[in-house]
Amino acid sequence: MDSKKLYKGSLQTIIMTLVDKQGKMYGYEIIKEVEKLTKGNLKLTEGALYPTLHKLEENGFLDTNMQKVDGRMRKYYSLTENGNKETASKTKELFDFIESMQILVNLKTV
Amino acid sequence: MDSKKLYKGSLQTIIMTLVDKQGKMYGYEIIKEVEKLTKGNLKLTEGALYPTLHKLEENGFLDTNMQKVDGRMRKYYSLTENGNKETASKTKELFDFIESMQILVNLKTV
DNA sequence: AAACTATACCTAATTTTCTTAGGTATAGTT
DNA sequence: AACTATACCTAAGAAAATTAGGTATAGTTT
Repeated sequence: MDSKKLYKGSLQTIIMTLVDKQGKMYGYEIIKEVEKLTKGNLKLTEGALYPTLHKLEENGFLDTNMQKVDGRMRKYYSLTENGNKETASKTKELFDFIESMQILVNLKTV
Repeated sequence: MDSKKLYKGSLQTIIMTLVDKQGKMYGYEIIKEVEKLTKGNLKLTEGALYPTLHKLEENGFLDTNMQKVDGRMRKYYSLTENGNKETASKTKELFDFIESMQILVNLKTV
């Protein structure tokens, strides 16, 4: 049915690793980039993305910078120092989760 | 902080693939087996597990069978025919999710 | 010119899925 | 007698999505 399913809890990790790779990104760009990179497998919704970006900023992991481009405003996000640490931590957590899941579904033998 | 984090949405997949592999399992056994297989990385909570088992039964994916063993009742769950289909579907969904995440965190180049 | 599409931001109500924190009961160990 | 392990359960609350809106600019299509 819903093959575009996003495992809850993965959104913050997606955002932070992408911003880490690209240096700075704005919301709309993140949505398009995820869709492109995953060939449409993952589609972020704006209703999930924007509140999560605000939360990450509120928590001190992201900084913002407004810029007008082609007559439209863009809100660029970049990682703070704490954001860098958090990204490393979340990436590690994701690796462990993936490894665990692969063991459980018998893809990986211990 | 919480390295035992379980991505929301993954619990049904864990349950169904384990029951699929073992033929039949009871709740307490599932909790212990996940902890053992993942070396403590994933720890299911009873408050999440039991309601999910009930939901899977209600949805027609699991059948139950009560048995008394060593003076205590066990409620064994096994997959129904629809449960088999659903397990295949959920496993596929998990693979796609894992692949997408590996692309996003730059583990895998397209 | 009007309608539509893409870009770009946002929020509020609801739903799903957990965590936390209890509860009951039997069997075996300290 | 108290504790631990086994084995089931539920209810309140929190977290993190989905769904369904809203605003506005720029460019394209009818």
